[in-house]
Amino acid sequence: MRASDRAYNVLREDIIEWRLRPGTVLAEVEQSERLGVSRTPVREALGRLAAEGLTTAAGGRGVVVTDISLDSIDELFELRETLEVRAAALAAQRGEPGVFAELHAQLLLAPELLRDQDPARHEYYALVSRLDDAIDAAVSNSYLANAMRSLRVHLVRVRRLAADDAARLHAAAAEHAAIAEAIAAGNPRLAEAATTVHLHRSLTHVKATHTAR
Amino acid sequence: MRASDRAYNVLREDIIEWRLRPGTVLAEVEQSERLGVSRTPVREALGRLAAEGLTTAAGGRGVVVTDISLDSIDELFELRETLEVRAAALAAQRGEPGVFAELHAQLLLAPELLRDQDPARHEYYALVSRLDDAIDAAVSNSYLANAMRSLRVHLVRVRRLAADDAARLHAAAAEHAAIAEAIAAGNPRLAEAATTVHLHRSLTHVKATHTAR
DNA sequence: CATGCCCTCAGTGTATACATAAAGTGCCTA
DNA sequence: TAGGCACTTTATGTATACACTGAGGGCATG
Repeated sequence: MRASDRAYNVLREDIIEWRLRPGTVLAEVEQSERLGVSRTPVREALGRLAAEGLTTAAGGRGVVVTDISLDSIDELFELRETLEVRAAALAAQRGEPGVFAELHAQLLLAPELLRDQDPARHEYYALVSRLDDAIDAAVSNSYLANAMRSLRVHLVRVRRLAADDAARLHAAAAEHAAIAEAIAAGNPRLAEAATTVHLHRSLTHVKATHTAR
Repeated sequence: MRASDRAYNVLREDIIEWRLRPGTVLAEVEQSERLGVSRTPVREALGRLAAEGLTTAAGGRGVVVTDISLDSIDELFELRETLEVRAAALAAQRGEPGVFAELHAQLLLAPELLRDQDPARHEYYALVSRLDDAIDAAVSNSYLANAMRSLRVHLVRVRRLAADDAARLHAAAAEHAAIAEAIAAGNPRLAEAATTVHLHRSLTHVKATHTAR
């Protein structure tokens, strides 16, 4: 793997996992020493991060990790709803019903995945991610897929902020199952509605746990 | 201005204006000689172009200018409709009516702008661009604005392909005026409808002139 | 004559040296 | 003592040298 890719992945993970807090200044020399590569690949990595919106150029004086305020979470979910509601409707029109019926069945069994003591909930999140991938594939629109992919980076940051408890994850799994079911049934309006409901619940939960801190 | 910015702007313009055709391989040394700067700023410019989707990495062997096929135009307009319909509705809810009433009045006079012999239609496109900016400002959602901005780059490429004739521009001005009117009236559903109509007409025109070649 | 291997070369990936500009600090002056 | 100017420092911006990988062509052999 290229050094610039490694630098990009490390910095990206550090920002998403909140090891680099918003407002942190990322200087090129500092990061190149920390990552053990020269400034050139670090520059490329910082450029990619800025293009994704994870960092912001700070007036010629390095880049800073982008902040996530409560207002920006509202904006983020407004775009998310716009894109995902449409994607769900298109998937219901174009998707293979069998794929989503299978995902629906698996999502109904999600509580079993959440019973064991995996604190990171890897299997659960992998299942949800498979639903996202299936929707992307069903929509088969590269521009829409790119817009959603760039959005999901920011959403993972928000999720890390929200501290998903078991109760919320159980409810979210049921909401995801409803989305998969609507797509499998080929019902675009129902898919839109299920997605709208899920996103509003998700946003409400995020804001509740965030303001509680 | 920085050399990397100049390289970025030149390459971006060359791609948008179709001086660099889709499929053209952009080699770093070649472009650095053409632009009179070293490889470093050229690399940064190529990275930014790739992040916008104007170029695609060709397996470690340089980057190539992204193609625009008929299929990709359909995908592009599917995302465009998703974003702009929502943006128009939000602008109708949040915008200052006076701003859009003024734009409405100016758009009704657009035929006068199209009467003189400016082949590039600068004043007309500047007016439409002001409407876009006003919608962006009224929505006041940076994520949505970013998504639409990254989309507009590709749309300009398509426009260059379409050869807008005077008849189409007159009709488009009337459609834009209808959008501005609906937003000024604070009517989200009407703004959605007017935007949907405009985008479908626009897509139909683009595809008609494109297949005619 | 065809096929496979090796060599060359072109182009990207990385490191580093140098130029340049901005911000902070300290000193001088009013 | 406060404010402004200049200097120093430290960062980014740019150029260039070197490394490495992959592709294409030529030569040799079966």
